[in-house]
Amino acid sequence: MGIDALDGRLITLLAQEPRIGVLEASRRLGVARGTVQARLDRLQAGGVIRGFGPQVDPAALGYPVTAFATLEIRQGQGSDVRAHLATVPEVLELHTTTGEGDMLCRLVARSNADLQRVIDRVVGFEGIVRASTAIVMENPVPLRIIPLVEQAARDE
Amino acid sequence: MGIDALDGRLITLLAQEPRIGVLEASRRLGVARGTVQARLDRLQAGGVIRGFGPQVDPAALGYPVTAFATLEIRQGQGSDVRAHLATVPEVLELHTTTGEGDMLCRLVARSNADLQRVIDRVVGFEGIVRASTAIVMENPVPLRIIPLVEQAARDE
DNA sequence: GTTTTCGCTGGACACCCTGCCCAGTCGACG
DNA sequence: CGTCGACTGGGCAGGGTGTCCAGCGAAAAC
Repeated sequence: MGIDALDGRLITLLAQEPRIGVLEASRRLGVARGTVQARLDRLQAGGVIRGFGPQVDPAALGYPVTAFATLEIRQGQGSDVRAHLATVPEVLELHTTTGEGDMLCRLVARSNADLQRVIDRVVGFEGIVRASTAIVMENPVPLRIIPLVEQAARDE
Repeated sequence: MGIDALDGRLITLLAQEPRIGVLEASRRLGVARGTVQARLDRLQAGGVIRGFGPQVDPAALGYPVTAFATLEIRQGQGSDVRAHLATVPEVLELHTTTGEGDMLCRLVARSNADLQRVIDRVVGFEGIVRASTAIVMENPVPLRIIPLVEQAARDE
């Protein structure tokens, strides 16, 4: 896809102040409204901006504990395990990876005690051979994208 | 905080169709517009909804490779390492964890070859003793929150 | 049992943003 | 030099937003 400096500024602006509309954004960026609209359409059509869904904080929902679990899967059971994990609400994301484990998933729980329940539910399944869990203590860099956007805009 | 069924439906609705406004949402949910506005204000004030920033896809930006790196840190160098990693745009998030490693970070890169450059930059720093990297192959469950929201709404 | 409180309803108002269109300009490219 | 693409600045109708308000019903407090 590729984005230019104006795209980068637009994305950054929207990330900082999502409530502003197209008109206000055009004023801030010093371009015509139609330009902002065209850029937004292009970014969304190109998949760079997937959407503007609400960003929900699991902690505020009562799930302050985050953990990452590395799973080792029995040969050929991958898709079963995927389907199983997809049914667990506390599994926020799941990746298949190279390296020591076969899968890596992000979990949340109501407490450390509750995490045990979640892990039992995750691991209590045929195809999972072994699981090792790392509990998150701090989150010095929360999920971010702006620095990468600026990098991508610089590289053109 | 705690959310009820209406909050849950509202969040789900906004996640599915972010473009609809307060008025349209109130029609879909079958409640008065003021109610939706009040709920939204409360959810945002309570931190449940952090915002409506654009969701940017790193792959579409030219960074299709994702990896997770487990870092082992030299005693007492934690904050230096944090500061260092915060300056690397390809580091999308960073957690300090219990377990084998001391930190876990999510990386993206332009290619497998480029990942080497990123890792070199990440690891090329005093306080990092050891790093082990897992490259993401598939992402069967992309970062999601709706199932958890529904769970939280059920539990009241 | 009454009274208070609180959240929801339905309606009102002015404001202005959105989606859409268009003609004109400018720079890059063939 | 002509064409194409992108940006500008403007206009238009429609409707959504922010913000009030009075009324109401249920749950909680007294």
